[in-house]
Amino acid sequence: MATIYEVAAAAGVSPATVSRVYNGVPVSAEKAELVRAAVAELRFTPNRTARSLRRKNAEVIALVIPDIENPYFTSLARGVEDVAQEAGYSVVLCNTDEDPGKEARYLEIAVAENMAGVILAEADGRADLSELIARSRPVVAVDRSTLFDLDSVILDNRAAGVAAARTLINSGYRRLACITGPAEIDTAEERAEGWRSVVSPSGSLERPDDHLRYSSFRVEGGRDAMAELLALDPAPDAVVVTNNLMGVGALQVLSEAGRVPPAFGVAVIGDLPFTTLTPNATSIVRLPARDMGTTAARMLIERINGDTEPARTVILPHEVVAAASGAPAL
Amino acid sequence: MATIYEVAAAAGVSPATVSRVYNGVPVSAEKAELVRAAVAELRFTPNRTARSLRRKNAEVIALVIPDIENPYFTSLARGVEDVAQEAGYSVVLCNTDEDPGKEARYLEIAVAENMAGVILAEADGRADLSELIARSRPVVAVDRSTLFDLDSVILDNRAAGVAAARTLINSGYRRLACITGPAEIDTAEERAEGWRSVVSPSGSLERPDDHLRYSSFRVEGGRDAMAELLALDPAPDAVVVTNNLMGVGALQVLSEAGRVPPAFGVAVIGDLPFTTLTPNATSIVRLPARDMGTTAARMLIERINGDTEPARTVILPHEVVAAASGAPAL
DNA sequence: CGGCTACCTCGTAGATGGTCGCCATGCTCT
DNA sequence: AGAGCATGGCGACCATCTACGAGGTAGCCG
Repeated sequence: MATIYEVAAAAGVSPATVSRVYNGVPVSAEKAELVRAAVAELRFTPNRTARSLRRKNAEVIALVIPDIENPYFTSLARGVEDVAQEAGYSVVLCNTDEDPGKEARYLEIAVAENMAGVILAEADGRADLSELIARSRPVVAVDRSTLFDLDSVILDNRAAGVAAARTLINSGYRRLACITGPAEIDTAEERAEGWRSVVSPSGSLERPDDHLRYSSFRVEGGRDAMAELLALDPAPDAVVVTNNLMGVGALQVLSEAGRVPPAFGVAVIGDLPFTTLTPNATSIVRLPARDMGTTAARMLIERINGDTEPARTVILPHEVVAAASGAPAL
Repeated sequence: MATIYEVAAAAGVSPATVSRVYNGVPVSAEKAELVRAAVAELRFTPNRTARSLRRKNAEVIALVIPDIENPYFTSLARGVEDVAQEAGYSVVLCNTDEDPGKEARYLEIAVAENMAGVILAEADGRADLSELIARSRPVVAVDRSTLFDLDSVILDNRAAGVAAARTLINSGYRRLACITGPAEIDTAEERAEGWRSVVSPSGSLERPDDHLRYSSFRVEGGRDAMAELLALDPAPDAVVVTNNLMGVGALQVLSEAGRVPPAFGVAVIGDLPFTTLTPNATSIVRLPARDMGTTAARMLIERINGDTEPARTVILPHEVVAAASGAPAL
């Protein structure tokens, strides 16, 4: 690749002038034109590595998420990518697999590469962001909040849990179980707490937590938990599932057991990806995954551009899509 | 962040020695220990930007895919990420949305950032890779082949089309339609060609191409095409769908029309993501998405490490999962 | 109308943080 | 004692940005 020196020589100006043309520093129209011509001739593109080194700031943002195979995070990533690309940033995708070790390694790389900022959906709620903060690299938390005082884009998880449980109650189900994610993950706990708050006062279950299962946020997790719940006595007649993939697993098991909705009530928090079931018998609490991505990316870019307001928290709304049909008559 | 100079000063050695410790160049145990102590003390991490500038080689690979929301590419990305991470590379995710303009921009960035290599699932089969090749940046084509002579990891698309059609014939269906992607995309054309080769000689359809629909590789595309096919006269009794998302769309429309498999035969090329249908009435030609990612990443890393063998093409096998039940009696 | 100041443009040169080629030193082995 | 090797320091180099200052022009004031 041609360098800025070659362009300068070809245009008969100094390298500094070429640089100025690229950085919006005033240059006489005449010289700017010379530079543009030379750039076109030599097919010059500035070397981003050298630029980052000098500027101490790469035009790259890191997106750190726990599971790239979950369509929820995939939509979120899509949102981030759209906004970032628009603003001239590239996105480095960091899949942590819910592993704090991998997460820490990626955060270190973000520092070592002088990345402009980080959008983080934390694995375990204990990430050490002090290095990033010490170098004033902006970080925006998304989906899950952190120990640090950061801009965050989150959901009202408790309310989502309440909404999911309520829609089942409204459909006439009475003994609601719940399948949620690992207890260490706040979102899992909060959504379950929403379910509990609906189920407890109604008194339809004596000890609600007997009908609560913690599992992994994956299809297998939903399957395992659902199988256990079906074996209970007294058996539940409906279930709140706090994550999309678990929801798929639960529906698979129910279907194998011949108890598809509405025979068994199901409310899932998070969109069921690519459903082929059409008579919509399961209730969905839709989460604005893509919006979360675009919002987080926009906030991050504002910070990168020097915004120093105190940390903001944006809570995006969910949307309840109730099942078309209710519980079978008792 | 501390620099290599500060570490050198703290350890009482030269910066070059510190560098050597990081690069596996022999250093006396004594000095190495001094360096390690200073590194720990100052919490030093080498600046990757500076390193890339000097080395003309960033420890980053670009993964350029047309649709990050398609679970097929998501699995592929996962495979790439796993191998890359293992080898110390980060992955920059570039979502082109099947847009050659976006793709070109990303490839330019890969050059400008001195990325170590590119894994490319091309949007339109006309990408200009000459700049990358001129700088001997390795490129591996994945899923789709390119105009250039590159390492590729692909599928036998024609065979997949044949397999999908055969499984329907074996189940007793006779009038097989086909839904495929945009005609410009080779994979779409090749898979349809497989279907055509099965359908034509059997003569069950007079003009097979009347039952062929080109559409977009998305859920909507599958829906639109399926709706059209259902309206045909004579109507098909089964359909080969050449992509997972289109398969979902087709199944949705069939389900709305009350013609779920096996009432209407469906064979899909590509795994149906997160199905909740259990009695598996649709045939699937499973594609090794993740393996494609790991294979491509491994090939790329070999090239980065200086392998100069002639370009290789790896064709990964698909796997046919036939539907459990056949066509209804005629 | 002349001179001083202010401003605008542009070039020079140093800085950015590592890496690596070259060379000097000192030790070992023959 | 001489050859050869292991070790480590010096300084050039990577490609760009930017502080500083030089030079020129214009405007204002006396």
